[in-house]
Amino acid sequence: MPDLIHDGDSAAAVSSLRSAVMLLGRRLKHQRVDESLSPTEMSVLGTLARCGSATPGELARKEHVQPPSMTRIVALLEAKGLVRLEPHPDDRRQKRVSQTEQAEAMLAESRTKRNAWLSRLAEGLDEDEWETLRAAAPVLEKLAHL
Amino acid sequence: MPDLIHDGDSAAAVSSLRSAVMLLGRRLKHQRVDESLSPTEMSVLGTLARCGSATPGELARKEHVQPPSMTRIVALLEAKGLVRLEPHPDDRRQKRVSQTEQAEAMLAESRTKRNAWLSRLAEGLDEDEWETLRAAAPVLEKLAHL
DNA sequence: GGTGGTATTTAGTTTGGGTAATGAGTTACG
DNA sequence: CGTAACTCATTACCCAAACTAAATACCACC
Repeated sequence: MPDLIHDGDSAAAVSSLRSAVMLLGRRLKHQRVDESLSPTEMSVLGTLARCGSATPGELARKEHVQPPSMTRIVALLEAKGLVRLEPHPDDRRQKRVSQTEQAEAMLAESRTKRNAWLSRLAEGLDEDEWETLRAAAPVLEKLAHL
Repeated sequence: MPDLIHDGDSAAAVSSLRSAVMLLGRRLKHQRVDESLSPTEMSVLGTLARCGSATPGELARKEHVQPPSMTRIVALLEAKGLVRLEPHPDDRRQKRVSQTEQAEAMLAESRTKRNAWLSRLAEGLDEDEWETLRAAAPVLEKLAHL
């Protein structure tokens, strides 16, 4: 690969990207759909929705969080009835985490509310800008998981 | 404005955007260029670099942080010699915050290091994907500040 | 069967933000 | 004028969500 990001424009883009991501993240933290669920808890539910089920360790790696943090998060989600823990079939060290029906319903509701919030925010963007952002969303997601 | 984000594709984009922003934010937190500077401190320096100087209150609004938090951040930056505090010419309640030459030098260095990190990450993207992201950066920034 | 490595958890700490209450300074209005 | 209401910054205290280090339980291989 050539020097993708070593020209001036791209250096500016990197700075811009970094500060925008941090700022938006801070603001999203306050825009919880369910007051009792932290952003990372939400993210874990989303991951489970995509992947079906996973072990705590796998979730920690996917969310780029340390294993002890994931233990706590999973415990909280279980206490709220959003997640089910079963023993791993092959390895008794591990556990299998999967989402409950309740979680699925909550995710659907939360999506609606998130859309409302971002929609209000997006009213400040014109059609082209939103289109740009929409195209970038999957790329950003890929980047975040690399 | 029409229903910009109420079709299916855009709903997916919103979800994608939200989780990507949160995840990337978490990862960026660990990729500090200067171990002793928090992400928000970096962000404040960036704002000052763009705006010249501002009062603590203005900075708090721009970073979407509460005033007491900004007081603490500014104090830390001053202790590190990255920021200068002067009395406000017209209003003795306020203060005027501006960055020092030292801060400017540090920002330049930090940009280099950030580029290196994001460059490694961006090796997993192809040219088109990076181009998409580069186009989206200013839009994302605008969105974050709305 | 012992030994080294892995998954999870427990315990304790750090960090980065928040809220409430205070003090100093300014503005508006009687 | 002068006082009441408001604003800016700060101080004091608190909380949430991550982290590291160490303990526990388990697997795998020699």
